[in-house]
Amino acid sequence: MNPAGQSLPPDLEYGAYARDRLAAMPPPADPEAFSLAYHLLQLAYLLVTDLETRIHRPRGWTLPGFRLMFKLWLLGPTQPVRLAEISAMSRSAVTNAVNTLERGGLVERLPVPGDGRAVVVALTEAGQEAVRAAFAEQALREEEWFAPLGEGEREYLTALLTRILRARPAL
Amino acid sequence: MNPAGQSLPPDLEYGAYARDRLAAMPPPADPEAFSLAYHLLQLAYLLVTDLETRIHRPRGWTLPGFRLMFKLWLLGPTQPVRLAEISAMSRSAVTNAVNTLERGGLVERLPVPGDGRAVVVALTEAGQEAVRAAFAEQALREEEWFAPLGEGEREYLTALLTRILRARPAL
DNA sequence: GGGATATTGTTTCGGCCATAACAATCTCCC
DNA sequence: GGGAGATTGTTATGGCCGAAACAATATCCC
Repeated sequence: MNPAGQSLPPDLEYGAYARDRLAAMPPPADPEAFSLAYHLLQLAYLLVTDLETRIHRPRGWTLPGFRLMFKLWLLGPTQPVRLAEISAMSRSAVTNAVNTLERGGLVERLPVPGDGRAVVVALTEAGQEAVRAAFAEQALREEEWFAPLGEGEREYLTALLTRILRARPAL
Repeated sequence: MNPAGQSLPPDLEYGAYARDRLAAMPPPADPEAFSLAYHLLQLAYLLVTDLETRIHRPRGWTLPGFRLMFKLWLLGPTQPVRLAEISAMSRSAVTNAVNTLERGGLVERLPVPGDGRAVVVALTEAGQEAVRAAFAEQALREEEWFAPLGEGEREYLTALLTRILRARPAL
């Protein structure tokens, strides 16, 4: 039990304790920035883990694989370099993810006529069906996660996150 | 350039496009929930990558390693099972992380007198110095990330994230 | 045209993480 | 006491990810 008499999960209990400890330290310790970063990363981690274990792993796939296929579903056949740039991740990570999906028959690599270096990644028929099936489940689960917030609160939360992302520090 | 005349990073450009596409789909497609989940995960990923590459990798460490050492710094010698529970991660992940840190001489495993199964993980002298040095840098970098928000906005953002975490779905 | 430079995708390597299976140890309860 | 069951930590195995190095190809520019 915490001072308010409510029992907290261990991660939030620790978060509150760490914040209190930091509040007693001199700068540059910043309890507010720590608490924000901690809860942001913890929520992202729990959400990723939950979607992965509840929805994608039982079907034999992964969340990163689904996210890549979802992009292909919206964008159509796309070059790995473009996927890497959209996802802000490395080209080698895209190569690896595409390899895994290709082994499962969900995507295929197609040559690009005008450029001997390039390929495009495209969903197969099986991949399209896979995205459709997982998409509906994931949307419902995301709604469950965010249900504790009212509609206006969800929109404001998104706006705050977006503002940070737009002003992201360089490098 | 997006319709407002502002140039957006590719990941936000995609996020806005995906949201528009979902808005034209029938339920259970939920453009609001998608947008919230997308921006949350994207921000967490960029923040993690930034802290890792700017602060911890140049010192020869990793962000997960630092986070574990930071917990030991606040909590003192702690059992792996407790670390796993606080971090909401698996015991094997803790074992692996402790192995890496132990190879670097940053932590050590100590036996627990009353229990032949258990060990506690403790910071070495080098580990304590490592945490102190990286902690100051990380606090400053986190402030840079969150600077686009005013103090009240940062606190409200933390409160919204905490509310979701407290009400997290079961399983 | 042709060489210097840039881009694209891949490979290798190492760290992170989960799941499942396992050995050692402890606890409960008759 | 002693055996069933729980707990603790570890070890595979496999996917994800970045950094660096590499080969193939394209582009720039004289």
